[in-house]
Amino acid sequence: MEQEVLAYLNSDGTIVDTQTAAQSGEPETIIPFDNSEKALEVIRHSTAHLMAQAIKELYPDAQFFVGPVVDEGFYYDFRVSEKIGEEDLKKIEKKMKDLIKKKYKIEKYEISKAEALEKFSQDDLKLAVLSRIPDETVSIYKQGEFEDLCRGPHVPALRYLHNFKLTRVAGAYLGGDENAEMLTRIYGIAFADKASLKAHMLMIEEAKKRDHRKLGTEMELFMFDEASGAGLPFWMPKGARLRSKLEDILTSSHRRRGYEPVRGPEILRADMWRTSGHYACYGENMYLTEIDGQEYGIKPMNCIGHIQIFKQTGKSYRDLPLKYFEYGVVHRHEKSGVLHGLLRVREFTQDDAHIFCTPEQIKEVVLEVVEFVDAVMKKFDFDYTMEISTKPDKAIGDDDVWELATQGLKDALSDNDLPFGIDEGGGAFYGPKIDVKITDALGRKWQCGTIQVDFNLPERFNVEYVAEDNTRKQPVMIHRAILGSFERFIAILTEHYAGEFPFFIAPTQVIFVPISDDHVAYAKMLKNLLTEEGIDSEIYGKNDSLNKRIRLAEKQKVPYVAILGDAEVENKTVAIRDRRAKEQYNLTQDEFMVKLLHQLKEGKI
RNA sequence: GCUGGCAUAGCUCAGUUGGCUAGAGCAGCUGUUUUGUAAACAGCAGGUCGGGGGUUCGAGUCCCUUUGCCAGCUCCA
Repeated sequence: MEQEVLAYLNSDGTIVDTQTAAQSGEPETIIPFDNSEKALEVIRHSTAHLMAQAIKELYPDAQFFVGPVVDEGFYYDFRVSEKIGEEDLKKIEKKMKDLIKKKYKIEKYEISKAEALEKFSQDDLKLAVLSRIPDETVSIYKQGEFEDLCRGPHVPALRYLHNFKLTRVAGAYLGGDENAEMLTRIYGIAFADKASLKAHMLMIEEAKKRDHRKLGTEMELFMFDEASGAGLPFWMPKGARLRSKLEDILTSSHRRRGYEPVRGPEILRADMWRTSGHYACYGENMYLTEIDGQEYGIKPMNCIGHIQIFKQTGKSYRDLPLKYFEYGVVHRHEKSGVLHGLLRVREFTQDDAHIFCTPEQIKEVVLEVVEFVDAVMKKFDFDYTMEISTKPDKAIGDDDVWELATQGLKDALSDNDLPFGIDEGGGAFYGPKIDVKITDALGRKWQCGTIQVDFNLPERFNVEYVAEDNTRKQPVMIHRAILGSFERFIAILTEHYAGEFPFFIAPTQVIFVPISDDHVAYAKMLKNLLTEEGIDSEIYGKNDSLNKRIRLAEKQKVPYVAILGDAEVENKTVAIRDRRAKEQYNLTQDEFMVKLLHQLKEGKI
């Protein structure tokens, strides 16, 4: 069967649509009508136009801004006088289907920029688009009565656009500027065939099932309380069990790597935040209060506390690198609209550390932290990428110091063949950083760990150590977090494992189901044994049928359900339902304990 | 913060165009049953319909306001 030509591909990788090819000649490579990356790009772009056409028919006063293809489909930004809600999407979809039935071809013609300015003189949004185009000639695409300024590429005709779905409607600032007018944005997705669209929608449904907010409520891990305030998480017993296991594992791994635990106060005088630069550069995110007529700030970061502790006693070059760590509770005023389950909250705990070292030690220290990050990521089967962020607009310190610090980070990664991207202007106000971004099961990226090089705060706080030549020198500070925050990390863990946590952090690790009351005593004895070893278990001995209790136990997503009846009591064994292996088997009590203790040790990092 | 939407029992949801005492399943509690691998049976209890104000003879339902949540924008661990 001959493939349908959707568009063509130039040797330089650019897409040439059939309309353009008709004018300038056909490149050799064709893009067939399928779900390849290039084909989808064209299909989705044209679907965005089709949507615009439908919107224009339904809302004649609509004016359109831009309608690009993005990772998750496409969108179009536009202005209308009417309010558009989710239920209107159906109406627009229907109109789009109607338009396809009219069998419009998509035609292209070119006009000069001057003609375009004249043509769209009544449309300030299109004029805004035009102002961003440097070319002297612009192209117009036309389907039926609908015309749009566009550089393409597009499919040849509307009949290629059957398989789409409008997914959501939202506001979006014109040009992404927070201070600009807000337009209406509608997102959609499109594929070459129906099955792929269906599969995509199914994938979205699956993703919703592992949403940590849903699982967190179902599994009673954490909660939020409307009356208590937005963005302030409460850890329920099961969530707190999980979290404390994670904390314990991580505490050991820090101690093993030579970190010293410290702890600073939750609140410090505002003058400290003025000295550090937080007041000027981070003040919008800080909670301030007054005590006895003096201004105080609740800490949004832990660095100041650690600096004071460092300064309290004299330090020698022999002490460096010196690593202080703290599970630091921080408060940050996040805008109300960005709060999102445990992924964005206003109070959270960082697995924070500050490493004081000499400039010469930067590279080795950074590498050691990178190794630490890698060990933790591997333990939880996470894929991750690294990104170096450079000096932001709001920053303290001289450019050459920034350059030095940034180069230090780059060298550390480059010299060890560790790949990284660059985020220009994304650094912290006191120094550049390496961000560690976890790719979750759904391909989304989350910033978690971070490694920041800071020459500025040591200078501002006059931090010193005595060097080998008996002079006083200023150390460099490396700010770093591995998980980032327990809140965000646990949210990602929950979604990554769909609630089925590995044994060494599972909130409940074993559920015992005694078959009848006669077996409860044996269950209690085993539970005590496990408690002694720091393993959490529960006994499902309620007055329910055996089948029901097994069902309830299984729904808890625990690693092991152990059934105990006459045979088990008599032979000192347990009948296991193993969640990970998805099988059932019998073990002696001793084998059971050995197996669990072994799996507990798997948590060592 | 902005745009649009949502808010009914611990959880998931019903509740006609405003009209009797707001319903169901699961979870909870009580009892009967004592179970061998994913829902035994019966009963009980549970709600200021997010909060406040208003319109109306009458509001879960309409209006205003406020809090929280959801989707995105902008920002970030």
